Amino acid sequence: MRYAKGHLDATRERILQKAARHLRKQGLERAGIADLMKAAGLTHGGFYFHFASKEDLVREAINEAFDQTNARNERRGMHGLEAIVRGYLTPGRRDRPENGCAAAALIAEIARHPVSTRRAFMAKLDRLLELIGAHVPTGDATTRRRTAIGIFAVMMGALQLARAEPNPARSKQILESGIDAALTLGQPSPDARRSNPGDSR
Amino acid sequence: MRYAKGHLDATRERILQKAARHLRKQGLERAGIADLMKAAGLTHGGFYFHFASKEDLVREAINEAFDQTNARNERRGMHGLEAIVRGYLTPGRRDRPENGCAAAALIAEIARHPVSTRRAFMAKLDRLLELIGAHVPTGDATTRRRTAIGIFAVMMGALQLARAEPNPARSKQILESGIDAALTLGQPSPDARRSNPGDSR
DNA sequence: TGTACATCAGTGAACGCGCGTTCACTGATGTAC
DNA sequence: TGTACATCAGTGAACGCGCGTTCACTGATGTAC
Repeated sequence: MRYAKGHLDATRERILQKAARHLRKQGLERAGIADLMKAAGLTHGGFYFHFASKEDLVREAINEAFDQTNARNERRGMHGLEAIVRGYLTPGRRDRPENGCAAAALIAEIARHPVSTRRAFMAKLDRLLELIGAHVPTGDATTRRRTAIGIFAVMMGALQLARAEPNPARSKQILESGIDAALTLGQPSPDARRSNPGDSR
Repeated sequence: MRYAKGHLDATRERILQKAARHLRKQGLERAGIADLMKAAGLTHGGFYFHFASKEDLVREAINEAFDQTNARNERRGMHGLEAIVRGYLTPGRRDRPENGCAAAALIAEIARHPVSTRRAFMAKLDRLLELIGAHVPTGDATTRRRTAIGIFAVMMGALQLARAEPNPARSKQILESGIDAALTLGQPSPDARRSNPGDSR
């Protein structure tokens, strides 16, 4: 065969790495296949040698994007809820979505994609919720998951708001408010803080 | 003139009304001008008689979308933080984004639009934050705004997560967790709950 | 009251463009002899 | 060791399609006389 063994896999991996960044930056719709392939140093025609369709790539690139940020966090020794929250809501993460959370960048678009893509996305997100839940001090597994959802929702929502806000001072205020809110939710329940799971219908 | 006085304005208003719904449902990119005009009972050519560009329509339709949901809330007598939060995170709002919050549907896309559009968007969002802030029981204006940002971030984030989650039980759990978290943040600070505004840098 | 004309919101064909996808082809390499 | 051939990852022209935008035209009405 023409190329060294493992060349095919290596190329596919390179496309995924670049696509994972490109898709977060441009959005799923705006990011074109020709651009993605160019970023990987190839021409658009070869794309279908590696993926069945754009949807197929999207599904895989989402996994890759989550893995990239996880690896990044591990490398930086992000342990403990406060480190995770503060590391998530930084000006750097706000200004460079291509490095940041795939959910914050893509969730609204994902919701309009086929169920198979949404399932792949949610499977990865669940792992992130487990990670956050492991740092929630009180409650059984279900309560901790519910708290983790609340914490992640603030983090993601605040990051998106900070990205849309053109005023730098206000954008910074949003990041800080998000940090405060996430850490408040992560505190041990002061009294019996809304721990009645059935009250919201 | 051919048409009765006020016809022009009425048509423009009709296009905006339909566009405000269409854009939230499909996203800014996916929603095409031909579709929008068809929904208003017209053909695509007439579009530029009413708007300078698609970007121009987007800017105006965002305002319209916020106004629609505000009017809807007033009509239903949504007063008090709990009513707002519970009314925001319902299965109905999750399943019909065309009726729901423009921010939850469009914020990630908005962040990639020109500053003029982002400013128009944020101006409307600020009004919503003021409304939420008015229901926060404690703190000065700045603290209440920061709390309001946290509350809205959870609401928006949880709604987006619930939309992306294909599993109905889990989606419902996300809505409920969002409600709990938002109401927790809206409670009077139990002790001196993270009220040191300088701590997050 | 009746006719000619001006108005202008709306029509629909056409524009260039970029998209996702297909496919005949290329050309450097490994293999066969 | 040297030559002919098979392999197959990658190329780039071409496909149909829908997009945002333009523009010559339409035709029902209000106005002028």
